[in-house]
Amino acid sequence: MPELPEVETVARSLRPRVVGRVIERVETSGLALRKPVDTERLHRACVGARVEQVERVGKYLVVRLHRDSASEQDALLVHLGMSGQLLVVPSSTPRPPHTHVALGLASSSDELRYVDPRRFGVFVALRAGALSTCDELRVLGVDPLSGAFTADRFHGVLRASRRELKTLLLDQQHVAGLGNIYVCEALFRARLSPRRHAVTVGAQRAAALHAAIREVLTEAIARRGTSFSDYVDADGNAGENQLHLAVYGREGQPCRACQTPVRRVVQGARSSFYCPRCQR
DNA sequence: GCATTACCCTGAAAGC
DNA sequence: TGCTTTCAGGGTAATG
Repeated sequence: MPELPEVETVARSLRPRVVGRVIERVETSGLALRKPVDTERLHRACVGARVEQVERVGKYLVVRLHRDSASEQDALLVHLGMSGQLLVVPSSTPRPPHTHVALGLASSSDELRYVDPRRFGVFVALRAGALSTCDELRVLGVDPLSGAFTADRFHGVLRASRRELKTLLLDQQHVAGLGNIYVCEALFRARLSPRRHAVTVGAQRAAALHAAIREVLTEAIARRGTSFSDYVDADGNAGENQLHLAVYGREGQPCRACQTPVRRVVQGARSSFYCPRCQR
């Protein structure tokens, strides 16, 4: 389940493989993802365009395209959903099932593939100038690894909400990029219960949570993400952060700090894992 | 504003 | 063993 560290790892592994390359061919499965894949629009945006940059915005990837003859440039907006993969592989490699988009890269035999069994992802082309106002990106909150994500600002977000910490932090409109795994891990590190109401968190604990969020994300990126089932980077390599999780997916197992069994509760139809003794 | 629920989808795991 | 059911989850929309 790709969250910020996984998407960042995909972006980093993608750059050396695709930046500067020209797209010469587009093929699609015809199946809809979270949004319909507009084959004709993709074709117009991609064929003949050069990949200029790969960026991450929250859990989204933005692939900026460049065409010398164009007055307005295009971009690809990609969300990996639950099970999406972006892979650069030789075109001769058999395409796995659920390959929804394949972009053939010129001057090599490689292609960039978007594979997504559960089809919760997004793969659309749009004008680069429309990125900041498109439905997906305009609602996103601050990136937790950016300089704009300060402890003060974060405390302000918490103070302004009566929601439970877990559901608030999963809401991309406040902090963009956190998902189930890293919210659970950050809350454990800050010793805060996922059920704690945000407004009740004082400045000191807010600062601790702010630091914990940045730490768990930074460490996970260094470990190239958390691979439970589907996630791999653009080279097909799994991450290893799953070996270092403190609470996520560890229901019933002893807390690494106090040995109390890790508890699972459901909040907003998502599992929360926490230590009932360490986290208050 | 917020919580809850349903939906999209498939594969893995559990249950029988 | 093999079939059926349940569950997982990111984002969105509808409802209360």
